[in-house]
Amino acid sequence: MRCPKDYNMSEGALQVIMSGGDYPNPIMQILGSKRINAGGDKEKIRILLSDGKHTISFAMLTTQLNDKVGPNGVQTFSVIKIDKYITSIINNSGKGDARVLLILEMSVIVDGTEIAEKIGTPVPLNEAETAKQNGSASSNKPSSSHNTNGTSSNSSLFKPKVSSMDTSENLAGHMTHPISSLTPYQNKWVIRARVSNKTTIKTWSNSRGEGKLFSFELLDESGEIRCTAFRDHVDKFYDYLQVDKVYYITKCQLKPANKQFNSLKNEYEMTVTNDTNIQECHDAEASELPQTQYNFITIDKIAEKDVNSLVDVIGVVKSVSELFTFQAKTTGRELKKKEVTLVDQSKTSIALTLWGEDAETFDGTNNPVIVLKGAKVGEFGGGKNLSTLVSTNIKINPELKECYRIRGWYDSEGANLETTNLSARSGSGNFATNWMTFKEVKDKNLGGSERGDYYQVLGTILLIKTDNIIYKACPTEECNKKMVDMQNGMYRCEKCNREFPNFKYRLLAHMNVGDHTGNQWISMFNSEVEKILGATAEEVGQQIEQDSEQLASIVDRAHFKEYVLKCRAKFETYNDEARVKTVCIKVDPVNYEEYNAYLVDKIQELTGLNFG
DNA sequence: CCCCCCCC
Repeated sequence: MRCPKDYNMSEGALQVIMSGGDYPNPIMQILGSKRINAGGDKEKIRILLSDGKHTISFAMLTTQLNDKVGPNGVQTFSVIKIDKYITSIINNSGKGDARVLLILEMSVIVDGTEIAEKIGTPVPLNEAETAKQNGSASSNKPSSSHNTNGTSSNSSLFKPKVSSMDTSENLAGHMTHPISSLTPYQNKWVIRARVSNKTTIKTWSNSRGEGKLFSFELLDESGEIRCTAFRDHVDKFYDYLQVDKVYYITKCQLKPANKQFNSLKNEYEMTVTNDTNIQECHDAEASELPQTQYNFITIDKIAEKDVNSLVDVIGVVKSVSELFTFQAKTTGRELKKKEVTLVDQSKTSIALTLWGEDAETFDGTNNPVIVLKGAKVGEFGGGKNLSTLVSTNIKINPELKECYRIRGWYDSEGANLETTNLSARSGSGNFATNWMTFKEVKDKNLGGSERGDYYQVLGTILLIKTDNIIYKACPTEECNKKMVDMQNGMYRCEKCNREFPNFKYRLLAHMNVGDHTGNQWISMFNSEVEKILGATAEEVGQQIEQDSEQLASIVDRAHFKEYVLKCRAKFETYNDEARVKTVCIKVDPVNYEEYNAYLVDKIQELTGLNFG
């Protein structure tokens, strides 16, 4: 027979733990597991656990560890080390209080398939004995790092329960439950939790009525949960609850979490009720409760995330836009936003949009680190971006090791590295556009629609204007605005309301393009002008700084070349006169195979003959 | 009981 000592099992540990004591990193054997439906869409796993001397059947795994046990996870008879646990007293549906062991972290020492039998001859830990020792454990205060519950060495814990809780009852010293043990089926609980996030107060009005609400997020060693307060409860608790403070909370209503709007690791969320009691916790151990838990992903990984998913991201602010104010198209409401570019060690950058008050108050000077929990992934023009929601937890330069790490990276090298911009509009002009001739564009009166009309034309560049083809632009990433030369070595960007000693060259060309039916004046922006000139804006800028006469010959290289130009035509009113303005949004070399196919179609259409 | 989260 296999002996507990051969496996270094912690004989007697269960007796200590189940009496409210502390036994660090005990080694135990799993004798069985059973999935039990705790409501919601997730099951809980109850396991039969042995320390070699005793067994208990009321050990549970946190739902995060579910995958670790069972047919494809940790096998029955495995010897495990319990790296982190807590115990909790639950009301066992009228049969009196029972203590359960909740395993938070574990590692496998020997796989069950190698052992394939029960080690030693453990006997069930006597429940009555345990209950008796619960009372006597009061003089033996367990370490709070292993027990959020039972720490209060207060024998009043074991007094009979009062049937209803008076809201003025002092919750301090009351036995507490881990957040991860909360279910809608058991409403006698007190949690001790840190408020990790709090939304602003929101009012709503719809067919079902109107009101106001705010929500907050609660965190303890076992997990996290979202809680929402409506109407009167907003007045009662909004100011009282402060982010990062710790509270005793009881009597909220639990319900399955709506995962579309809640990214917390909990299958439930809860609502403040008339019976809810919240009291600040001043215990010294409260400081040991964890701070906000993040599941950071690096910026490059956002590329693979679905639009509308929620992510935790940490990044250094590379640049910030001005504050934009505009009307929402659907609601007509006035919106304020600020666009921030974030970078991280994956050498990838992404645009982050801050809204409303967050946008107004954000100060991007000195490249602060932004830490986001629950930011929304968006998409625009083929690139990904991030946007904050009212529920997003935003922290600027928090005292966090990841924050110091990324700060160090940015200051030592990150600031000077080339980065890939995940928000780049790769899709600009990548959509299908109809072939047109300039005569068709004129005959069809293109340009009348709100968003403009798009077409592509096979055109030859006839004349590029050299005046104002290059300018000194604001060095801020998204700005690109032409700056005013202060004539003192500084340049001023009116849009950003800032002066810079540096600038970046940008190209903006006006040119006449012709096809066999006519010609059209168009404008073309930086990236596309670089393509037709075969030189970057920086190179062109450098060359004309040497010799401004060179501009004519640089531009001349592009003349009389044929391209496929994707254009947008839109009517604009200038000096009370409506005229069509055309912008070439993409220029590509001619794909003759494709163009010929179009011509064949066109000939068939004109002649009624079929060449197929 | 919200759950809209906006724009280019």
